[in-house]
Amino acid sequence: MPEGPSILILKELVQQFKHKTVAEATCNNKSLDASLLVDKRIIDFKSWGKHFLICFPKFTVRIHMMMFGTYRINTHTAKPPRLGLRFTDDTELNFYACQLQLITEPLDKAYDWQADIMSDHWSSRKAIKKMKADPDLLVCDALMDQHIFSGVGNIIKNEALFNARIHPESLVSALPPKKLTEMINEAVKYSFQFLEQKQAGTLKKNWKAYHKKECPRNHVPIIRKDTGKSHRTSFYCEVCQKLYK
DNA sequence: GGTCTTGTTCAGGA
DNA sequence: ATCCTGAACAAGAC
Repeated sequence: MPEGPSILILKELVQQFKHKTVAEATCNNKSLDASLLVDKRIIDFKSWGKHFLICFPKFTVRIHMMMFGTYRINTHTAKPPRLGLRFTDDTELNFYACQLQLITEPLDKAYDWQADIMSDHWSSRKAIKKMKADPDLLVCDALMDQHIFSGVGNIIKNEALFNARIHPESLVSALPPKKLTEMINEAVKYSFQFLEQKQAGTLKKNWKAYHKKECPRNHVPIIRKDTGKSHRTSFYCEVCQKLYK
């Protein structure tokens, strides 16, 4: 479910609930007092990277799908939802296996919109500035850092690095400026391709490195390795993805 | 049926 | 204090 583009799809699908009033709310753990939502009206849905935000007049409910989160619209599963919302017209919206958090401060204070890679407010310049603050930063960790590239997950990381021909263990500080810009541009570009391909049901078949056996450019084996401080798996071609160090 | 994983936080040890 | 590791959580795909 996660990665930024999937949250944009969710946001699109729930537009039907905008301006509706919650008639009944349940939460199957202690992370949120669901009674706070009853009789409250949803004024908007927003997102920040992988965060999905349900905005009420005086607070926002933050939903993070983590690895396995799911949702059901106007239906439900056998298990009680982490967050279940029923509206006054008997429609329903249910979230499972997700992390909930109540945000009471203004959203502009809680979020740096310029860090959201798929937002209109995205700023490459600011991302570069953040990356330059750490001279030992590897590109694989930089792309996975939600404060720098909010919305990027392991799939986007691997595909963007493949497209930019950059080895995941390259040092950000060793990349020529044009190459760093190229990496960022590929991350943004692939994020929007991810969105289109996911909607078309063609996401997996378009992967060039992620979970692939061989490089589509030269047919040498794709390397699979635990990389960086984040210890997330990278998939890359040793031949066409250059290691900058 | 076992393994893997589109993610993050936190406790505890070095 | 700081860095690092493993645990915890949770569920569908293969």
